[in-house]
Amino acid sequence: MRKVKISDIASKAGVSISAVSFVLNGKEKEMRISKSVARKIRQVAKKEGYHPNRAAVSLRTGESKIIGLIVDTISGSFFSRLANVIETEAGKYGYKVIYGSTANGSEGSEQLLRILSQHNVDGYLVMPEARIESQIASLIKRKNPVVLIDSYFAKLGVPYVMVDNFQGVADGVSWLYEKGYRRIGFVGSDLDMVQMKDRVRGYSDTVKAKKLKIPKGLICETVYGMENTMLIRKIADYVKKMRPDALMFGANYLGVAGLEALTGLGMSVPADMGMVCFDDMDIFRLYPPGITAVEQPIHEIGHKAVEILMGEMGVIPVSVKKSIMIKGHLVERNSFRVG
Amino acid sequence: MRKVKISDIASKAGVSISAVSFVLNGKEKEMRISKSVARKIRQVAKKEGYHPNRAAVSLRTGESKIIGLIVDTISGSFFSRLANVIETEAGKYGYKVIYGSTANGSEGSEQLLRILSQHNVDGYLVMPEARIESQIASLIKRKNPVVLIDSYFAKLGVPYVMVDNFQGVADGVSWLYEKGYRRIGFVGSDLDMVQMKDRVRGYSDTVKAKKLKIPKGLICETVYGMENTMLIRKIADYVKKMRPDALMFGANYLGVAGLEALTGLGMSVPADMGMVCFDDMDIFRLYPPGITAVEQPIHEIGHKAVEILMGEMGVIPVSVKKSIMIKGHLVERNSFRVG
DNA sequence: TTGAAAGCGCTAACAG
DNA sequence: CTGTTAGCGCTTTCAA
Repeated sequence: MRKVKISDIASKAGVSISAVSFVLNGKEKEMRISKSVARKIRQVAKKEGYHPNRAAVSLRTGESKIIGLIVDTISGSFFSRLANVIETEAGKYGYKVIYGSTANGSEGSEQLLRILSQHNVDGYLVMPEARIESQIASLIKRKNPVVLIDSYFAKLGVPYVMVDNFQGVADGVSWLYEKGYRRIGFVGSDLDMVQMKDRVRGYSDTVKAKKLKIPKGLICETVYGMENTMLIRKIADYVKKMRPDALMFGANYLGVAGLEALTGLGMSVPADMGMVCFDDMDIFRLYPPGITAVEQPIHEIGHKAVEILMGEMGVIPVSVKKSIMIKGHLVERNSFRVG
Repeated sequence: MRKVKISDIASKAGVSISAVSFVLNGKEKEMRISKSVARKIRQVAKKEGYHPNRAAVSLRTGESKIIGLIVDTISGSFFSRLANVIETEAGKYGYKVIYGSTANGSEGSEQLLRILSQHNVDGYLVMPEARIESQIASLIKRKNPVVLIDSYFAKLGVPYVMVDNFQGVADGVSWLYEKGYRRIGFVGSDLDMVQMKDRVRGYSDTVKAKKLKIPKGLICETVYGMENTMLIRKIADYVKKMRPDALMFGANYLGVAGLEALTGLGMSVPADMGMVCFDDMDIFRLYPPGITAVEQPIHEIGHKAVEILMGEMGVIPVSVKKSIMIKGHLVERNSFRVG
């Protein structure tokens, strides 16, 4: 069962190669090929099971029908769920996704970008946990379509899709306030990254708006990539020292670590501590009696990111809004002390 | 900054195209190209930032340096962590991975395979939650390198890497037995799939070996792909009806659903029920006071799968063992009643 | 030791 | 309306 190529179809159908190419690419209108010939070609192609060799098309046209997905690590829950919807959404446009992570032992971002470019990827979807602003800049300079997910680089004007980090955290903190907490702490990481900055702002602005006077140290700053046990210890130390009555966590893995830290301290949620986490996870739903979290609209993020990228790539008409901010949704559970 | 190609290097270095190609592919020995010319070529190539156009190479050689990863859904925890190590491992051999899922709204497995073949993927890594035995068979017939992960098709003799499902469950059940449980139930799914069959056997053989007389109904059979609420209800009904004193779960999502079912019933682990789950998850570690689970050696699985595939693809010498079974590891926690 | 040249399968400009 | 043909960038045979 050899691979059937365009010339096979042409000879089987008794027409020229170009006729086949035009018909199969839906360009019969422009080239005014007769209806009957077109039908015949299509029929033969289907019968023979013809499918274009992408390498040849790619070589000829410079398009690969592949988009590159660049993440820090795909094993996080948010990332992997998102990767899944991106794969589905891209598939709707006939694109496959090839992915690469910039973290853990993989090649660096430079190398990664190079490899993707060797594969002629048509566009890039980037979730820059890592700091690759300069690489993105060079991508843009070479007119490569790029869409950023969950982050943005103010200077570059790259299209992006992100959740409203500010609002999400603000909602969480307000919820804790309404439940009666007055010494609400915040656990964040790498405060120089945009997303995190917005989350911190969501916290401090809300705290200010509620006229809570919070000592500076109530913000616990952790380092992204920190070893898990260190992270847990750091949070535990912070809790012991600052004695917040409730905690707003800036990322799901922080919430998980927080839970472990509290367990280690012999404390539990909500008996000893109120809690809300930005970004939902299974465990927050299951951990008795359920921990309130800000759910990220994964599906919408993936959908929009692919849509905008397709616009950038010229696959669909480009929409007016090249960057969008999507609201998260507060999923209320029982991580608060009653009464 | 145009893309630099092989002819650019050739002219810049004052040699022929073929000389460049040979040197850059490390074939200078065979073609006996002089040391000095070779050095010059390499130097120019590096300076100009030359990287081969993969589409051209692929068209010429039929190799793409891409492997296809086929999963049911990449959003599950086991899958996504595995995808991550596969990406890293494949990268070590200079391969990228392109992936596709066969579930949720994506194209069917047939279509997926077709698209991957259009992209000239050099080999396939398949985690067949879905039933695609016949498609795999046709892949094999066309001499495509394939390695199965976490499953195998007895008839086809396709190389596979999998965890020892039988032993893993047996260990879990034995652990429960040692903790004093005598009416141990099993929750599995789709009992006709190989992995699950082995897990069921791990359960029933152990139960038999311990001389427990267990009524038939103590095995709770669920359907893969069942809606989550239905799943939870099914487990809850089963627990109410059969009154097991401990539960062995055959997959992590079943364990999670089980936890929810128990919560719904007002029961908790370990006060009202002993529990072990096949395949570990964050939540089992965090759920107070910790649920014993059989951990799958993700890293080793991914490593071996890629290694075997590379052997099949002729990238490395093929090893003797084309299929391997890896032992899981029982992570003991406190999901048992003391005393 | 090196270079010329044939194609891999496809698209699209151009000539009938 | 339809067919011919020139490449896309690369590998590799064959001749020099």
